[in-house]
Amino acid sequence: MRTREYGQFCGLARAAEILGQRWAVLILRDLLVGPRRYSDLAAGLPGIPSNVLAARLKELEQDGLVVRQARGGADRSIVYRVTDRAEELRPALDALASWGAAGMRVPREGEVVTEASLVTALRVAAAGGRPPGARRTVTCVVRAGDAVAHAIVSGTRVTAGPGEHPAPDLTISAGSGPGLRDLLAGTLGPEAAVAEGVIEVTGDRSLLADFAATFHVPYSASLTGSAA
Amino acid sequence: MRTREYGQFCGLARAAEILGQRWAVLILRDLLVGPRRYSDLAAGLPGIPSNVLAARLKELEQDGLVVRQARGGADRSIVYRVTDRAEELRPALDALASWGAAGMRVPREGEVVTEASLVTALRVAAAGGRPPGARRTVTCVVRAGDAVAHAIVSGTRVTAGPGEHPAPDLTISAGSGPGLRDLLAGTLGPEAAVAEGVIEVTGDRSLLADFAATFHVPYSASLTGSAA
DNA sequence: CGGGATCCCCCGAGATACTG
DNA sequence: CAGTATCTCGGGGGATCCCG
Repeated sequence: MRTREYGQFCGLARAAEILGQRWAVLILRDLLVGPRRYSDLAAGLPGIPSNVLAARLKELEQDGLVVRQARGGADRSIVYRVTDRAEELRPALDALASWGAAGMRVPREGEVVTEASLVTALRVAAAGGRPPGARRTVTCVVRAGDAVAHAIVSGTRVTAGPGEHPAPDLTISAGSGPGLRDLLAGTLGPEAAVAEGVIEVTGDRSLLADFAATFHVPYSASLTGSAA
Repeated sequence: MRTREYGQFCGLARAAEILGQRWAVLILRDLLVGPRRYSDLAAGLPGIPSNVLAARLKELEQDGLVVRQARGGADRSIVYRVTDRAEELRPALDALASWGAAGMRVPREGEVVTEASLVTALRVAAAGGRPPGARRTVTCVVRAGDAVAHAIVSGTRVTAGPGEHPAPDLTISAGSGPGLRDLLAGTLGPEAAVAEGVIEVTGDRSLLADFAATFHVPYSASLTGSAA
């Protein structure tokens, strides 16, 4: 069999043939946040070799998950965009992200938080928290490490996006450490997190408790000390 | 960064570091059906190099997803078993399997159906079909290629397991082709499937329509001809 | 015979440089 | 900006061997 194939007529094997390629899921994660140029992807995936990025994009295009299209107008750059078929993958990737996050307590040496990972984390966390029932729309900006993302809580809907929001009601700034992760897990209460200085809050502080209730990613119940 | 790591403090990246390893998800798929010996795994994963299987099992054990334990008594062989942490992965793998199956119409040259893949397919298909409401327990044996699996429909619950069932109410035999896949997708009706000879049915034939309604894995709506 | 370990080959990932 | 070209090297693929 060709080395990336498994020789089994099995949905999971077919998925693994595509997503098991190195960097493939992270490329899709980034593109599921929104269309990106080649250099945007390279910047959002620190450490990816350029030839690997080029090869993966070509493969994902052949697999029908990504399309490349020239942007019209004066800007002649090329953007990569996910297809509907890749959109169908979002629930599965979110489930994977949720599982992985449940086994993740502390960043390893040198690990960073990227913009796309933060957006994905917020989206997954919104699915794991108590459904909001805000009377008015609340916007929130979250910073972790160098990454910035925002969330918009409107009624019962939560959307997460990259970058700043022009007029956030609440801004949460966490360092590169596990502060935000502990907050989302609920092992560190909102007040304690602020008191210990692991997160910094500006804006309407009274919204912080709501935030911690709306966004939730628990730690795995079956975690021993070894599986950091 | 070590070559299997991604250097990102991100749940999806952590998951990809484990599941992106070659053969890892198929090993877990097989073990999620039930405990297996080394040689059982090797037999159920045609083409896996022995060194890779040994290395993966060691890694999965270190990652806390697999435990190896000696079977007591006269049988001194070793069985591999999934941990609770790996059980938590089941929904995500099922979502991946469902997505992969949606893009899978026809077996490629030389592709086989294994027992574990058939069991997994039935479990995923049960989640995608109409919830059953059988008054009595119905058991069904399904054969595809060389693989045999069975399903037990009891009230609103469906369980899938490997191998035969002592007294099935219904037995469906499909060849190595896409016959069973088309039946599950609904593109081939039960009567047509029998009439065209792509599946063979023994037992209570009147249960076949119920089977096709209870087990369902649709084709992706966004599929073009290229993405077989 | 089950459960691996070892060896060799080679593909593909990683890193960097370079070009249309 | 958006990739190719080139090189090195670790890890996978395949076969064989070994040990209890």
